[in-house]
Amino acid sequence: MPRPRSSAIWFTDEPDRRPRLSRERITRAAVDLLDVEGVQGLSMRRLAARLGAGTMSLYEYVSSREDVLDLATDAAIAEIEIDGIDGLPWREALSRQLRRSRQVMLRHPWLPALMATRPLLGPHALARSELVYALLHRAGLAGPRLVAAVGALTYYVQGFTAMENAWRGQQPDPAAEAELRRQAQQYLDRRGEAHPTLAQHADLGRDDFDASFQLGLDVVLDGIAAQLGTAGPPADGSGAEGSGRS
Amino acid sequence: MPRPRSSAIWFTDEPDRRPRLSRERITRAAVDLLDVEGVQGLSMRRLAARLGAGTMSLYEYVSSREDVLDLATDAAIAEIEIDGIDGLPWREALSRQLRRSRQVMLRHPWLPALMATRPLLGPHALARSELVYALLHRAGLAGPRLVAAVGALTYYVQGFTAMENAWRGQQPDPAAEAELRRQAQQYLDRRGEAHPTLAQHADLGRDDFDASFQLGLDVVLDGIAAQLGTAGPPADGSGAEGSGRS
DNA sequence: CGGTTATCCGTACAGTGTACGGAAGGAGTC
DNA sequence: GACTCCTTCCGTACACTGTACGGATAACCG
Repeated sequence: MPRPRSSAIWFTDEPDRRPRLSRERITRAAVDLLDVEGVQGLSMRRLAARLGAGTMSLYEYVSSREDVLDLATDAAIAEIEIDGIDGLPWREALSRQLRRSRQVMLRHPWLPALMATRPLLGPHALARSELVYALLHRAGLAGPRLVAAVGALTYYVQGFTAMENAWRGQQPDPAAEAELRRQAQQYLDRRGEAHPTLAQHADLGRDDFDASFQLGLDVVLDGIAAQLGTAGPPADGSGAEGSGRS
Repeated sequence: MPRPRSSAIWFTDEPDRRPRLSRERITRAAVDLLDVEGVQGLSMRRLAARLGAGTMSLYEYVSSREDVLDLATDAAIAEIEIDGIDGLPWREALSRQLRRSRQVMLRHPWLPALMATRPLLGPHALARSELVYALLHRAGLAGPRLVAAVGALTYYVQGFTAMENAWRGQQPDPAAEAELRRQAQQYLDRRGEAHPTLAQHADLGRDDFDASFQLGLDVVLDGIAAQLGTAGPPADGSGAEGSGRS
Protein backbone atom coordinates (compact mmCIF):
# COMPACT_ATOMS: atom_id res chain seq x y z
CA MET A 1 0.00 0.00 0.00
CA PRO A 2 1.88 3.10 -1.18
CA ARG A 3 1.01 5.98 1.09
CA PRO A 4 -0.41 9.12 -0.54
CA ARG A 5 2.69 11.15 -1.09
CA SER A 6 1.48 14.66 -1.86
CA SER A 7 -1.81 15.07 -0.04
CA ALA A 8 -2.37 18.11 2.14
CA ILE A 9 1.14 19.41 2.26
CA TRP A 10 -0.34 22.70 3.42
CA PHE A 11 -1.11 21.14 6.78
CA THR A 12 2.50 20.24 7.50
CA ASP A 13 5.23 22.79 7.88
CA GLU A 14 8.43 21.78 6.13
CA PRO A 15 7.80 18.07 6.68
CA ASP A 16 10.57 16.31 4.77
CA ARG A 17 13.63 17.83 3.20
CA ARG A 18 15.11 15.79 0.40
CA PRO A 19 17.76 13.49 1.79
CA ARG A 20 16.22 12.05 4.94
CA LEU A 21 18.92 9.46 5.29
CA SER A 22 22.66 9.82 5.23
CA ARG A 23 25.71 7.79 5.97
CA GLU A 24 26.12 9.62 9.27
CA ARG A 25 22.56 9.11 10.40
CA ILE A 26 22.75 5.42 9.60
CA THR A 27 26.05 5.13 11.44
CA ARG A 28 24.71 6.77 14.57
CA ALA A 29 21.63 4.58 14.58
CA ALA A 30 23.79 1.51 14.07
CA VAL A 31 25.94 2.32 17.10
CA ASP A 32 22.85 2.85 19.23
CA LEU A 33 21.31 -0.39 18.05
CA LEU A 34 24.53 -2.33 18.59
CA ASP A 35 24.75 -1.02 22.14
CA VAL A 36 21.28 -2.32 22.89
CA GLU A 37 21.09 -5.51 20.87
CA GLY A 38 24.65 -6.57 20.13
CA VAL A 39 26.13 -7.63 16.82
CA GLN A 40 23.63 -10.44 16.36
CA GLY A 41 20.80 -8.04 17.01
CA LEU A 42 21.72 -5.55 14.33
CA SER A 43 19.66 -6.37 11.28
CA MET A 44 19.05 -4.13 8.33
CA ARG A 45 15.32 -4.22 8.98
CA ARG A 46 15.65 -3.16 12.60
CA LEU A 47 18.14 -0.48 11.68
CA ALA A 48 15.83 0.92 9.03
CA ALA A 49 12.85 0.81 11.39
CA ARG A 50 14.81 2.80 13.94
CA LEU A 51 15.35 5.45 11.28
CA GLY A 52 11.74 5.40 10.15
CA ALA A 53 12.78 4.27 6.71
CA GLY A 54 12.22 1.31 4.47
CA THR A 55 14.77 -1.46 4.70
CA MET A 56 16.10 -1.14 1.20
CA SER A 57 16.55 2.61 1.51
CA LEU A 58 19.66 1.94 3.54
CA TYR A 59 21.35 0.42 0.54
CA GLU A 60 21.43 3.82 -1.15
CA TYR A 61 24.08 4.83 1.35
CA VAL A 62 25.62 1.59 2.44
CA SER A 63 26.71 -1.37 0.39
CA SER A 64 26.07 -4.16 2.87
CA ARG A 65 25.64 -5.02 6.50
CA GLU A 66 29.40 -5.47 6.74
CA ASP A 67 29.73 -1.89 5.58
CA VAL A 68 27.47 -0.77 8.41
CA LEU A 69 29.65 -2.62 10.89
CA ASP A 70 32.77 -0.95 9.51
CA LEU A 71 31.15 2.46 9.86
CA ALA A 72 29.91 1.77 13.38
CA THR A 73 33.36 0.55 14.38
CA ASP A 74 35.10 3.70 13.28
CA ALA A 75 32.37 5.86 14.81
CA ALA A 76 32.77 4.17 18.18
CA ILE A 77 36.54 4.48 17.97
CA ALA A 78 36.02 8.19 17.44
CA GLU A 79 34.74 8.38 21.00
CA ILE A 80 38.21 7.65 22.32
CA GLU A 81 39.52 11.01 23.44
CA ILE A 82 42.99 11.93 22.21
CA ASP A 83 43.73 15.22 23.88
CA GLY A 84 45.40 16.10 27.13
CA ILE A 85 48.39 13.80 27.20
CA ASP A 86 50.90 16.10 25.59
CA GLY A 87 53.32 16.90 28.36
CA LEU A 88 53.32 13.45 29.94
CA PRO A 89 56.22 11.01 29.76
CA TRP A 90 55.58 8.27 27.24
CA ARG A 91 54.65 5.64 29.78
CA GLU A 92 52.02 7.70 31.55
CA ALA A 93 50.70 8.96 28.26
CA LEU A 94 50.22 5.44 26.88
CA SER A 95 48.70 4.19 30.10
CA ARG A 96 46.16 6.99 30.09
CA GLN A 97 45.36 6.62 26.43
CA LEU A 98 44.84 2.88 26.58
CA ARG A 99 42.67 3.16 29.65
CA ARG A 100 40.53 5.52 27.63
CA SER A 101 40.35 2.93 24.87
CA ARG A 102 39.18 0.32 27.33
CA GLN A 103 36.49 2.61 28.69
CA VAL A 104 35.03 3.09 25.24
CA MET A 105 35.20 -0.63 24.56
CA LEU A 106 33.24 -1.25 27.73
CA ARG A 107 30.65 1.31 26.72
CA HIS A 108 30.35 -0.50 23.39
CA PRO A 109 30.83 -4.16 24.25
CA TRP A 110 30.62 -5.22 20.60
CA LEU A 111 33.60 -3.08 19.69
CA PRO A 112 36.66 -5.17 20.54
CA ALA A 113 35.45 -8.19 18.58
CA LEU A 114 34.81 -6.08 15.51
CA MET A 115 38.15 -4.32 15.85
CA ALA A 116 39.99 -7.61 16.03
CA THR A 117 38.45 -9.06 12.88
CA ARG A 118 38.90 -6.33 10.30
CA PRO A 119 41.67 -4.03 9.11
CA LEU A 120 41.10 -0.68 10.81
CA LEU A 121 41.49 1.93 8.11
CA GLY A 122 38.78 4.39 9.08
CA PRO A 123 39.91 7.98 9.67
CA HIS A 124 39.32 7.91 13.42
CA ALA A 125 41.04 4.56 13.83
CA LEU A 126 44.03 5.87 11.91
CA ALA A 127 44.15 8.98 14.09
CA ARG A 128 44.26 6.84 17.26
CA SER A 129 46.96 4.65 15.74
CA GLU A 130 48.97 7.69 14.80
CA LEU A 131 48.84 8.91 18.37
CA VAL A 132 50.29 5.67 19.75
CA TYR A 133 52.86 5.46 16.96
CA ALA A 134 53.97 9.03 17.58
CA LEU A 135 54.28 8.53 21.32
CA LEU A 136 56.46 5.47 20.92
CA HIS A 137 58.46 7.01 18.11
CA ARG A 138 59.30 9.99 20.28
CA ALA A 139 60.25 7.52 23.00
CA GLY A 140 62.84 6.06 20.67
CA LEU A 141 61.34 3.21 18.66
CA ALA A 142 61.23 2.99 14.87
CA GLY A 143 60.56 0.59 12.03
CA PRO A 144 59.50 -3.01 12.68
CA ARG A 145 60.23 -2.72 16.38
CA LEU A 146 57.87 0.22 16.62
CA VAL A 147 55.18 -1.69 14.78
CA ALA A 148 55.70 -4.68 17.05
CA ALA A 149 55.36 -2.57 20.19
CA VAL A 150 52.16 -0.95 18.97
CA GLY A 151 50.80 -4.38 18.13
CA ALA A 152 51.59 -5.76 21.55
CA LEU A 153 49.79 -2.87 23.22
CA THR A 154 46.81 -2.84 20.88
CA TYR A 155 46.19 -6.56 20.98
CA TYR A 156 46.46 -6.61 24.73
CA VAL A 157 43.82 -3.92 25.16
CA GLN A 158 41.49 -5.51 22.63
CA GLY A 159 41.94 -9.02 24.00
CA PHE A 160 41.55 -8.10 27.63
CA THR A 161 38.44 -6.06 26.98
CA ALA A 162 36.90 -8.65 24.69
CA MET A 163 37.35 -11.25 27.40
CA GLU A 164 36.03 -8.87 30.03
CA ASN A 165 32.93 -8.31 27.93
CA ALA A 166 32.58 -12.03 27.30
CA TRP A 167 32.54 -12.66 31.03
CA ARG A 168 30.07 -9.89 31.67
CA GLY A 169 28.18 -11.63 28.89
CA GLN A 170 24.56 -10.91 28.23
CA GLN A 171 23.97 -10.50 31.96
CA PRO A 172 23.38 -6.81 32.58
CA ASP A 173 22.82 -7.68 36.21
CA PRO A 174 26.15 -7.62 38.07
CA ALA A 175 24.81 -10.12 40.59
CA ALA A 176 23.95 -12.67 37.92
CA GLU A 177 27.32 -12.06 36.35
CA ALA A 178 29.13 -12.66 39.62
CA GLU A 179 27.13 -15.85 40.10
CA LEU A 180 28.20 -17.07 36.66
CA ARG A 181 31.82 -16.43 37.51
CA ARG A 182 31.41 -18.18 40.84
CA GLN A 183 30.08 -21.27 39.10
CA ALA A 184 32.95 -21.24 36.63
CA GLN A 185 35.37 -20.98 39.54
CA GLN A 186 33.78 -24.00 41.20
CA TYR A 187 34.03 -25.94 37.96
CA LEU A 188 37.68 -24.99 37.77
CA ASP A 189 38.32 -26.10 41.33
CA ARG A 190 36.54 -29.41 40.79
CA ARG A 191 38.83 -30.24 37.89
CA GLY A 192 41.74 -28.78 39.81
CA GLU A 193 43.89 -31.90 39.71
CA ALA A 194 44.25 -31.63 35.96
CA HIS A 195 45.56 -28.06 36.18
CA PRO A 196 46.81 -27.20 39.64
CA THR A 197 48.65 -23.99 38.80
CA LEU A 198 45.66 -22.59 36.98
CA ALA A 199 43.27 -23.57 39.76
CA GLN A 200 45.48 -22.02 42.39
CA HIS A 201 46.27 -18.68 40.78
CA ALA A 202 43.43 -17.81 38.43
CA ASP A 203 40.78 -16.04 40.45
CA LEU A 204 37.54 -15.79 38.53
CA GLY A 205 35.75 -14.49 41.60
CA ARG A 206 37.91 -11.40 41.58
CA ASP A 207 36.12 -8.65 39.71
CA ASP A 208 38.61 -5.82 40.00
CA PHE A 209 38.97 -5.57 36.26
CA ASP A 210 40.51 -2.11 36.48
CA ALA A 211 43.48 -3.31 38.49
CA SER A 212 43.89 -6.49 36.45
CA PHE A 213 43.91 -4.51 33.25
CA GLN A 214 46.60 -2.20 34.55
CA LEU A 215 48.72 -5.10 35.73
CA GLY A 216 48.83 -6.68 32.30
CA LEU A 217 49.34 -3.35 30.64
CA ASP A 218 52.36 -2.79 32.86
CA VAL A 219 53.84 -6.06 31.64
CA VAL A 220 53.72 -4.84 28.06
CA LEU A 221 54.96 -1.38 28.99
CA ASP A 222 57.86 -2.94 30.89
CA GLY A 223 58.68 -4.85 27.73
CA ILE A 224 58.75 -1.67 25.71
CA ALA A 225 60.92 0.00 28.31
CA ALA A 226 63.32 -2.93 28.06
CA GLN A 227 63.44 -2.56 24.28
CA LEU A 228 64.22 1.10 24.65
CA GLY A 229 67.19 0.21 26.82
CA THR A 230 68.75 -2.08 24.23
CA ALA A 231 69.96 -1.26 20.74
CA GLY A 232 69.75 -4.60 18.95
CA PRO A 233 67.17 -7.37 19.23
CA PRO A 234 67.31 -9.59 22.33
CA ALA A 235 69.13 -12.90 21.96
CA ASP A 236 66.59 -14.95 20.00
CA GLY A 237 67.90 -18.48 20.35
CA SER A 238 65.57 -20.53 18.17
CA GLY A 239 64.20 -20.24 14.66
CA ALA A 240 60.55 -20.48 13.73
CA GLU A 241 59.34 -24.05 13.99
CA GLY A 242 57.21 -24.80 10.93
CA SER A 243 56.90 -21.33 9.48
CA GLY A 244 53.75 -20.03 7.81
CA ARG A 245 52.42 -20.69 4.36
CA SER A 246 54.03 -19.98 1.02
CA MET B 1 8.58 -38.81 2.32
CA PRO B 2 9.66 -41.18 5.10
CA ARG B 3 12.09 -43.69 3.67
CA PRO B 4 11.16 -47.38 4.10
CA ARG B 5 12.98 -48.22 7.29
CA SER B 6 13.00 -52.01 7.42
CA SER B 7 12.87 -53.20 3.85
CA ALA B 8 15.36 -55.79 2.65
CA ILE B 9 17.80 -55.64 5.50
CA TRP B 10 19.18 -58.92 4.18
CA PHE B 11 20.74 -57.07 1.29
CA THR B 12 22.78 -54.81 3.49
CA ASP B 13 25.47 -56.00 5.85
CA GLU B 14 25.28 -54.23 9.19
CA PRO B 15 24.03 -50.97 7.67
CA ASP B 16 23.36 -48.75 10.65
CA ARG B 17 24.28 -49.31 14.25
CA ARG B 18 22.09 -47.43 16.69
CA PRO B 19 23.72 -44.13 17.49
CA ARG B 20 24.85 -42.79 14.15
CA LEU B 21 25.59 -39.36 15.52
CA SER B 22 27.63 -38.32 18.50
CA ARG B 23 29.03 -35.17 20.02
CA GLU B 24 32.46 -36.09 18.68
CA ARG B 25 31.31 -36.74 15.14
CA ILE B 26 29.44 -33.45 15.08
CA THR B 27 32.46 -31.62 16.44
CA ARG B 28 34.81 -33.03 13.82
CA ALA B 29 32.40 -32.18 11.02
CA ALA B 30 32.00 -28.66 12.41
CA VAL B 31 35.74 -28.04 12.39
CA ASP B 32 35.99 -29.28 8.81
CA LEU B 33 33.09 -27.12 7.72
CA LEU B 34 34.46 -24.05 9.50
CA ASP B 35 37.80 -24.50 7.77
CA VAL B 36 36.10 -24.48 4.38
CA GLU B 37 33.26 -22.01 4.87
CA GLY B 38 34.16 -19.87 7.86
CA VAL B 39 31.96 -18.98 10.81
CA GLN B 40 29.27 -17.42 8.62
CA GLY B 41 29.19 -20.56 6.50
CA LEU B 42 28.51 -22.95 9.32
CA SER B 43 24.79 -23.56 9.42
CA MET B 44 23.02 -26.36 11.18
CA ARG B 45 21.57 -27.54 7.89
CA ARG B 46 24.91 -27.72 6.15
CA LEU B 47 26.48 -29.41 9.13
CA ALA B 48 23.75 -32.03 9.23
CA ALA B 49 23.98 -32.60 5.48
CA ARG B 50 27.71 -33.20 5.81
CA LEU B 51 26.91 -35.90 8.35
CA GLY B 52 24.15 -37.43 6.23
CA ALA B 53 21.60 -36.65 8.92
CA GLY B 54 18.49 -34.57 9.30
CA THR B 55 18.98 -31.07 10.60
CA MET B 56 17.08 -31.52 13.82
CA SER B 57 18.92 -34.70 14.67
CA LEU B 58 21.87 -32.56 15.73
CA TYR B 59 19.86 -31.11 18.56
CA GLU B 60 19.84 -34.48 20.29
CA TYR B 61 23.52 -33.97 21.01
CA VAL B 62 23.98 -30.24 20.91
CA SER B 63 21.87 -27.53 22.44
CA SER B 64 22.42 -24.77 19.91
CA ARG B 65 24.68 -23.46 17.20
CA GLU B 66 26.66 -21.62 19.87
CA ASP B 67 27.25 -24.96 21.52
CA VAL B 68 28.69 -26.29 18.25
CA LEU B 69 31.04 -23.33 18.07
CA ASP B 70 32.20 -23.96 21.64
CA LEU B 71 32.89 -27.58 20.81
CA ALA B 72 34.73 -26.76 17.60
CA THR B 73 36.82 -24.18 19.42
CA ASP B 74 38.03 -26.61 22.03
CA ALA B 75 38.61 -29.29 19.42
CA ALA B 76 40.80 -26.97 17.35
CA ILE B 77 42.69 -25.89 20.46
CA ALA B 78 43.39 -29.55 21.08
CA GLU B 79 45.55 -29.53 17.96
CA ILE B 80 48.08 -27.33 19.71
CA GLU B 81 50.86 -29.69 20.69
CA ILE B 82 52.02 -29.47 24.30
CA ASP B 83 54.94 -31.88 24.49
CA GLY B 84 58.63 -31.44 23.98
CA ILE B 85 59.38 -28.23 25.83
CA ASP B 86 60.26 -29.69 29.19
CA GLY B 87 63.92 -28.98 29.52
CA LEU B 88 63.90 -25.56 27.91
CA PRO B 89 64.33 -22.29 29.81
CA TRP B 90 61.04 -20.51 30.30
CA ARG B 91 61.56 -17.99 27.55
CA GLU B 92 62.35 -20.51 24.84
CA ALA B 93 59.59 -22.76 26.05
CA LEU B 94 56.98 -20.01 25.83
CA SER B 95 58.23 -18.83 22.47
CA ARG B 96 57.96 -22.32 21.04
CA GLN B 97 54.56 -22.97 22.57
CA LEU B 98 53.03 -19.72 21.36
CA ARG B 99 54.41 -20.20 17.88
CA ARG B 100 52.61 -23.51 17.89
CA SER B 101 49.42 -21.76 18.93
CA ARG B 102 49.76 -19.36 16.06
CA GLN B 103 50.29 -22.17 13.58
CA VAL B 104 47.03 -23.81 14.62
CA MET B 105 45.22 -20.49 14.47
CA LEU B 106 46.44 -20.06 10.91
CA ARG B 107 45.27 -23.55 10.01
CA HIS B 108 41.86 -22.64 11.44
CA PRO B 109 41.41 -18.98 10.59
CA TRP B 110 38.10 -18.78 12.43
CA LEU B 111 39.72 -19.81 15.70
CA PRO B 112 41.19 -16.58 17.14
CA ALA B 113 37.92 -14.65 16.81
CA LEU B 114 36.00 -17.40 18.59
CA MET B 115 38.63 -17.69 21.30
CA ALA B 116 38.49 -13.96 21.98
CA THR B 117 34.74 -13.82 22.43
CA ARG B 118 33.98 -16.63 24.85
CA PRO B 119 35.32 -17.93 28.15
CA LEU B 120 37.58 -20.86 27.32
CA LEU B 121 36.66 -23.57 29.76
CA GLY B 122 36.93 -26.66 27.55
CA PRO B 123 39.30 -29.38 28.74
CA HIS B 124 41.87 -28.83 26.01
CA ALA B 125 41.83 -25.06 26.44
CA LEU B 126 42.36 -25.51 30.16
CA ALA B 127 45.26 -27.88 29.55
CA ARG B 128 46.98 -25.30 27.31
CA SER B 129 46.37 -22.60 29.89
CA GLU B 130 47.81 -24.79 32.60
CA LEU B 131 50.96 -25.28 30.57
CA VAL B 132 51.58 -21.54 30.25
CA TYR B 133 50.64 -20.91 33.88
CA ALA B 134 53.02 -23.63 35.05
CA LEU B 135 55.91 -22.35 32.94
CA LEU B 136 55.56 -18.83 34.28
CA HIS B 137 54.97 -20.03 37.81
CA ARG B 138 58.19 -22.01 37.72
CA ALA B 139 59.86 -18.91 36.34
CA GLY B 140 58.86 -17.06 39.48
CA LEU B 141 55.47 -15.41 39.00
CA ALA B 142 52.41 -15.97 41.15
CA GLY B 143 48.98 -14.58 41.89
CA PRO B 144 47.60 -11.57 39.98
CA ARG B 145 50.95 -10.86 38.38
CA LEU B 146 51.01 -14.37 36.96
CA VAL B 147 47.51 -13.97 35.63
CA ALA B 148 48.43 -10.62 34.08
CA ALA B 149 51.46 -12.07 32.33
CA VAL B 150 49.47 -14.97 30.90
CA GLY B 151 46.87 -12.50 29.70
CA ALA B 152 49.41 -10.31 27.99
CA LEU B 153 50.85 -13.30 26.14
CA THR B 154 47.52 -14.87 25.24
CA TYR B 155 45.89 -11.71 23.99
CA TYR B 156 48.93 -10.85 21.92
CA VAL B 157 48.90 -14.20 20.14
CA GLN B 158 45.15 -14.08 19.57
CA GLY B 159 45.15 -10.48 18.43
CA PHE B 160 48.10 -10.77 16.11
CA THR B 161 46.76 -13.89 14.48
CA ALA B 162 43.24 -12.54 14.18
CA MET B 163 44.61 -9.50 12.39
CA GLU B 164 46.85 -11.65 10.22
CA ASN B 165 43.83 -13.70 9.20
CA ALA B 166 41.79 -10.56 8.62
CA TRP B 167 44.43 -9.30 6.20
CA ARG B 168 44.69 -12.61 4.44
CA GLY B 169 40.92 -12.25 4.33
CA GLN B 170 38.82 -14.36 2.06
CA GLN B 171 41.57 -14.25 -0.54
CA PRO B 172 43.12 -17.70 -0.69
CA ASP B 173 45.34 -16.43 -3.47
CA PRO B 174 48.49 -14.88 -2.01
CA ALA B 175 48.84 -12.63 -5.06
CA ALA B 176 45.37 -11.14 -4.60
CA GLU B 177 46.10 -10.76 -0.92
CA ALA B 178 49.34 -8.90 -1.60
CA GLU B 179 47.51 -6.66 -4.04
CA LEU B 180 44.94 -5.80 -1.39
CA ARG B 181 47.69 -4.89 1.04
CA ARG B 182 49.41 -2.80 -1.60
CA GLN B 183 46.24 -0.81 -2.20
CA ALA B 184 45.80 -0.26 1.52
CA GLN B 185 49.38 0.97 1.70
CA GLN B 186 48.75 3.43 -1.11
CA TYR B 187 45.64 4.67 0.68
CA LEU B 188 47.72 5.12 3.82
CA ASP B 189 50.39 7.04 1.93
CA ARG B 190 47.83 9.28 0.28
CA ARG B 191 46.45 10.33 3.64
CA GLY B 192 49.97 10.46 5.01
CA GLU B 193 49.85 14.08 6.16
CA ALA B 194 47.21 13.24 8.73
CA HIS B 195 49.38 10.50 10.29
CA PRO B 196 53.01 10.86 9.34
CA THR B 197 54.51 8.45 11.87
CA LEU B 198 52.08 5.73 10.91
CA ALA B 199 52.66 6.26 7.21
CA GLN B 200 56.39 6.19 7.62
CA HIS B 201 56.79 3.13 9.84
CA ALA B 202 53.84 0.85 9.21
CA ASP B 203 54.70 -1.36 6.27
CA LEU B 204 51.66 -3.15 4.97
CA GLY B 205 53.60 -4.42 1.99
CA ARG B 206 55.84 -6.44 4.25
CA ASP B 207 54.49 -9.96 4.51
CA ASP B 208 57.02 -11.56 6.81
CA PHE B 209 54.40 -12.37 9.39
CA ASP B 210 56.65 -14.90 11.10
CA ALA B 211 59.28 -12.33 11.96
CA SER B 212 56.73 -9.68 12.90
CA PHE B 213 54.99 -12.08 15.22
CA GLN B 214 58.25 -12.93 16.95
CA LEU B 215 59.17 -9.29 17.34
CA GLY B 216 55.98 -8.46 19.21
CA LEU B 217 56.20 -11.63 21.22
CA ASP B 218 59.67 -10.59 22.33
CA VAL B 219 58.27 -7.30 23.59
CA VAL B 220 55.89 -9.13 25.89
CA LEU B 221 58.53 -11.65 26.94
CA ASP B 222 60.89 -8.79 27.75
CA GLY B 223 58.18 -7.35 29.93
CA ILE B 224 57.82 -10.60 31.80
CA ALA B 225 61.56 -10.82 32.24
CA ALA B 226 61.51 -7.32 33.69
CA GLN B 227 58.78 -8.32 36.12
CA LEU B 228 60.82 -11.29 37.21
CA GLY B 229 63.69 -8.97 38.03
CA THR B 230 61.64 -6.80 40.37
CA ALA B 231 59.83 -7.75 43.57
CA GLY B 232 57.11 -5.12 43.80
CA PRO B 233 55.01 -3.49 41.11
CA PRO B 234 56.69 -0.86 38.95
CA ALA B 235 56.08 2.74 39.95
CA ASP B 236 52.53 3.30 38.76
CA GLY B 237 52.15 7.03 38.85
CA SER B 238 48.50 7.61 38.02
CA GLY B 239 45.21 6.19 39.14
CA ALA B 240 42.49 4.86 36.87
CA GLU B 241 40.75 7.69 35.11
CA GLY B 242 37.04 7.01 35.12
CA SER B 243 36.98 3.47 36.47
CA GLY B 244 34.60 0.76 35.25
CA ARG B 245 31.00 0.17 36.17
CA SER B 246 29.51 -0.54 39.56
C1' DC C 1 7.82 20.92 -21.25
C1' DG C 2 10.85 16.39 -21.52
C1' DG C 3 14.58 13.81 -19.80
C1' DT C 4 17.84 12.63 -16.30
C1' DT C 5 19.03 11.51 -11.85
C1' DA C 6 18.65 10.80 -6.91
C1' DT C 7 15.97 8.89 -3.40
C1' DC C 8 12.86 5.76 -1.48
C1' DC C 9 11.12 1.19 -0.88
C1' DG C 10 7.62 -3.09 -1.81
C1' DT C 11 8.20 -7.54 -3.21
C1' DA C 12 10.50 -11.70 -3.61
C1' DC C 13 13.87 -15.37 -2.87
C1' DA C 14 16.91 -18.27 -0.77
C1' DG C 15 18.50 -19.18 3.47
C1' DT C 16 18.72 -19.13 8.82
C1' DG C 17 18.00 -21.20 14.03
C1' DT C 18 15.15 -23.94 16.42
C1' DA C 19 10.32 -25.31 18.77
C1' DC C 20 7.17 -28.95 18.35
C1' DG C 21 5.52 -33.23 17.84
C1' DG C 22 5.50 -37.65 15.75
C1' DA C 23 7.56 -42.11 14.11
C1' DA C 24 10.53 -46.09 14.58
C1' DG C 25 12.64 -49.44 17.14
C1' DG C 26 15.22 -51.41 21.23
C1' DA C 27 14.75 -52.65 26.22
C1' DG C 28 12.46 -53.90 30.17
C1' DT C 29 8.41 -55.91 32.66
C1' DC C 30 4.43 -58.59 33.26
C1' DG D 1 3.50 -62.15 23.22
C1' DA D 2 1.75 -57.59 24.85
C1' DC D 3 2.52 -53.53 27.14
C1' DT D 4 5.03 -49.45 28.24
C1' DC D 5 8.99 -46.46 28.19
C1' DC D 6 12.99 -44.34 26.30
C1' DT D 7 16.32 -43.11 22.87
C1' DT D 8 17.16 -41.60 18.39
C1' DC D 9 15.83 -39.56 14.29
C1' DC D 10 13.72 -35.87 11.70
C1' DG D 11 9.62 -33.43 8.76
C1' DT D 12 7.20 -29.42 9.23
C1' DA D 13 6.57 -24.85 10.50
C1' DC D 14 7.55 -20.10 11.99
C1' DA D 15 9.69 -16.00 12.44
C1' DC D 16 13.49 -13.83 10.78
C1' DT D 17 17.69 -12.77 7.86
C1' DG D 18 20.54 -10.13 3.71
C1' DT D 19 19.89 -8.28 -0.46
C1' DA D 20 18.69 -8.37 -5.89
C1' DC D 21 15.40 -6.27 -8.72
C1' DG D 22 12.58 -3.02 -10.46
C1' DG D 23 9.10 0.49 -9.91
C1' DA D 24 7.43 4.91 -7.91
C1' DT D 25 8.17 9.72 -6.90
C1' DA D 26 10.10 14.08 -7.18
C1' DA D 27 13.85 17.47 -7.75
C1' DC D 28 16.79 19.42 -11.10
C1' DC D 29 18.43 20.76 -15.72
C1' DG D 30 17.97 21.58 -20.61
